[in-house]
Amino acid sequence: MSKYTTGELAKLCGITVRTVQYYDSRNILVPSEFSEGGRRLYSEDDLKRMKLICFLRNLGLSIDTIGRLLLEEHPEKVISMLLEEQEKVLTEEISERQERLLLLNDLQSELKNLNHFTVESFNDIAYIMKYKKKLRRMHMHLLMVGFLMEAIEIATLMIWILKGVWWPFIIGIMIAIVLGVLISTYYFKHTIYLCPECHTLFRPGFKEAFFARHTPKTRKLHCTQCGHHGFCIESYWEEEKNVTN
Amino acid sequence: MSKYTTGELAKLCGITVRTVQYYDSRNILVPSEFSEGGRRLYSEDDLKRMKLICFLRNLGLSIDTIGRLLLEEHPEKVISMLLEEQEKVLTEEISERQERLLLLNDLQSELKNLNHFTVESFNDIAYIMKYKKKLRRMHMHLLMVGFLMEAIEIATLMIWILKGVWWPFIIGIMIAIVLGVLISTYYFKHTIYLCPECHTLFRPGFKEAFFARHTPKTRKLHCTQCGHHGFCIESYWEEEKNVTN
DNA sequence: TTGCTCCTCACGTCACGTGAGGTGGC
DNA sequence: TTGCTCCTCACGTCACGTGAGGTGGC
Repeated sequence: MSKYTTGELAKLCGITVRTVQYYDSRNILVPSEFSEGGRRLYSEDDLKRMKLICFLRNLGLSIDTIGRLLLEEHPEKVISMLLEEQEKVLTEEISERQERLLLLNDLQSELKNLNHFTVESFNDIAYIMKYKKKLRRMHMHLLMVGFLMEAIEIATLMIWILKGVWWPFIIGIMIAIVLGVLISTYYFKHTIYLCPECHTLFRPGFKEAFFARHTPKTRKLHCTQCGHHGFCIESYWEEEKNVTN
Repeated sequence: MSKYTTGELAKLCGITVRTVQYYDSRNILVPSEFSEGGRRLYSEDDLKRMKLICFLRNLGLSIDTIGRLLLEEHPEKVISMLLEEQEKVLTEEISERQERLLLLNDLQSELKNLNHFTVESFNDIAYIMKYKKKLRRMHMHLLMVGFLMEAIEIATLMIWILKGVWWPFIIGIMIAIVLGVLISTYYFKHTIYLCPECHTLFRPGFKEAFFARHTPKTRKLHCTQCGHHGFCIESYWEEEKNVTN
């Protein structure tokens, strides 16, 4: 029966000598024999056990858990439970990291929208990202109301053309105007802009914002803080909250 | 200008008092003022900075990294690189955990195949799982050869029926027999079985294995170790390797 | 005798948690 | 004066890594 030294056992299991020593000190795998000089000697059974330990460690189980499992009289009674627990831990760790990854990718794309930034602009970016979903939802509302207005216009226009009845079209236009005013008010009450120059959040006047040139994500405005005139990034604003948040 | 105590700052950022103190000791966020009694007082700017720190920490960045980033003269020059690095780290951590999860699920299904087990049977399961892919590949080879034999049979049979030429069918059968012998030899050279009674790996005689009843994953054999007769789990065996591995 | 391996301390890692024992501030 | 909050040590976590200084075994 061959005996293995610490180094040999480590090499056969793909771990370090220190790890073997550590498992001894933690009573996870105590060598079955010692040499006269006090060196650890491991048997064939010890090797098997170490391979098992490494296998269980590969599942992500803690060495405490492994130690307790190997001490059990009936390991089959606890292993299934342990595996289920570990399954939960792993899925949670995965989804946690996936969330971080999403946040990180969001941040990366936001960074590209800014010409330049200082440490302070991080806060603005964090703010923008925090309200990204709400902003998107509001944009969806705008689109839906827009479609509704279009539908009313087209329907009443068809009635005029096909049936010669003109008054539904006029009423339709009036409804559209009312809807337009309401949705614009709603829109400008819930938007705020980030100046790419001084990196502060500001709210423009209704008139300026209404007639300003814009893209899906920005609007050309005068910053109320630094006076800069250019395309500013749009974000969501909750009325009861303070701008500094 | 309002000042925040340690506890107030902690509550506003959703962290513990201890964490605030720790960030002070690590020079990540030093309070801008102290009370006469030596208590930390944080300004509005400190609050912003702490929120930023929490945001960056949510991305999984280490506090050392955050500290260095906030000290940078031009953080915009390093942030993209840091984010890319962190992206790699996160994807690696995710795939590592997904591998563990696969291994874990494999183990769970293997455990269900065993009537009962001891600590030793873990090693056998680990062995089975280690060679699962190779076993599956070998089964694929068997299937492919099987289909080839079928194709030859059907094609030559068609020739016989439709054209009245009988000798290709006879040659086909002979080829099929040769292929059958070759593939069977290959198969039994590379399989090993796990006894569900004594949990050892053994190789049966060719004759017994050839005529034994079997399912896709097991075969009814006499264990060469304990003499038990029953369905044994099939696994892959590499000739140059030792059974004890 | 010379390398090589192994031995035992003992400190370091990372981001705090958890007391202990004392004090500030309303 | 009484709670409550905050203060500073200082040790613990987890699975080892990394020397230091010494020794076994071929």
